[in-house]
Amino acid sequence: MSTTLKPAGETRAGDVLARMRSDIISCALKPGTKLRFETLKELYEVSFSTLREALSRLVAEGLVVAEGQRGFLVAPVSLFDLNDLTDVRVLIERQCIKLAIDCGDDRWEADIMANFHRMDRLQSRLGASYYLSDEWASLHGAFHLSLVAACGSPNLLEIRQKLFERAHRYRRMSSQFRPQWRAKDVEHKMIMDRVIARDTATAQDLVDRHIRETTENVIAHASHLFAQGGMGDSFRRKDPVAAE
Amino acid sequence: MSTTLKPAGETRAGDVLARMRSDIISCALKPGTKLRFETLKELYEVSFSTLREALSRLVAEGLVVAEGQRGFLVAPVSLFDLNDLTDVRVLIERQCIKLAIDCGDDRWEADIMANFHRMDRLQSRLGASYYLSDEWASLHGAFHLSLVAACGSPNLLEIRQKLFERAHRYRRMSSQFRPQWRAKDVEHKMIMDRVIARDTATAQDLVDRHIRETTENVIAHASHLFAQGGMGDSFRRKDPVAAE
DNA sequence: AGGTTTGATTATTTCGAAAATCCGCAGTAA
DNA sequence: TTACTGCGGATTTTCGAAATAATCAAACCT
Repeated sequence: MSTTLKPAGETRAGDVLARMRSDIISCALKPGTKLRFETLKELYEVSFSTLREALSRLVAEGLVVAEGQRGFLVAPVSLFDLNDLTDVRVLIERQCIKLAIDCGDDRWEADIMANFHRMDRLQSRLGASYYLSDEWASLHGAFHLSLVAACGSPNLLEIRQKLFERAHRYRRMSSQFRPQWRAKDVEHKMIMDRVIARDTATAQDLVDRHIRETTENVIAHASHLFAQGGMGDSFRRKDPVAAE
Repeated sequence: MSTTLKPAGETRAGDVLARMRSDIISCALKPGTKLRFETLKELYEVSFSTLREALSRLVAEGLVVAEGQRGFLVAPVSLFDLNDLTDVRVLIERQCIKLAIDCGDDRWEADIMANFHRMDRLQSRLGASYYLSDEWASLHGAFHLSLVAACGSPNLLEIRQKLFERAHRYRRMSSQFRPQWRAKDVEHKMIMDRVIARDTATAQDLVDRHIRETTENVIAHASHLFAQGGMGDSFRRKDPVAAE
């Protein structure tokens, strides 16, 4: 579940929000699950109103959906959504990379290397199953964020972050079935190198491939868990690649 | 069919949310204003919890900001935010246009023309001050949406819609000072023509210019209302144009 | 006087009960 | 059988009071 740290200055609602988000992303709360208030009240030890506030915010983040006057649901997963999400992520991430390379300074470069190192060290320490660790996921997120943190666009970064978290839920779904993932650490190092070398085009292409290959991996190993309903699973855009 | 299957079942919170959003976008609630619960409770005739839920959702939409345990604020406006918003909108809108042109069918084309006609007729009826009308703003929004509705990406459309609404607030700020706007109706017609002719590159460039010129107009006539604080107003990205 | 603590006041956040709504099911009629 | 209607229990949504935190100013110490 989630850690119940209560650092002073954090509202109760904010704390519940963070814990629920974490539980949804980690699939402790499974996609499509009906979220009953009585259950949640017991699980998170808060009252109706506080829950409702947290749920409302999660709706806006796309991790929960509101069903009219019939309560809330953990946002379902689907092949269509995963493909769409991936395409949008690629568009956003390419732009972030470009801007960061244009605007980044020395401190930005140092930050990237520091974050890579942290992630890399933990990876070695944990061995083959690093990808199951919440801590590694956190460092992995921090590394990818550090690559684009200097892009200078708060709006782009906020959109990116929300998409990243939703994608993380899909990654998580496949990791439980795939004891040995492909060697992403090599990819991460290559991306870092090209970004710091200010080689925009190559860095963009590497990140693009990094994202798409992960998606393909998820589809290969976890798509049997996806919802069948809604817009057809087999639908695929003609040209899913971002314009440029 | 799948038109609007939302007959009567609207929650109170949803209603308040819509009204507050409208009031913020129309600047009836001015940017930077402290939102006191007692005031809002009286204004919208609902209780604490319901207000809190609406406010939480607006925070996620970027129209309201939460200040720790010190309540809520109407999101401030700034030159920096306007420029950033504009750049992100251009990136998203170009992609939407491209995808819509790739995927759109006959019904999509007909929809665009119907929406243009509605907007155009109201414009004629209202005369020179059409841009002050909420109804025109609504039809204008519907027209722009219809241009990209066929893009096939729910995620992209949702992001686009939120950005559009935030930008509308800025447009609104300048319209009160500018009795005679430039002839946007001509631009709209040109955009529609190029989109329906499936001339992707030209359509993208026209929409790009449409957005950026509006922003420049706002800056020219309303930037004196913007907040001074935060990141410097004069900051401008080196190359604000989307990559491609 | 300058700066800090204390205490009263105001505003926000949380709670749990009360009202409104939905869902399933039985009963009735066509 | 099929469709419609009305009840009973379960669930969600709303409310306003109570708890908690921030603000401000007067009193206090140095």
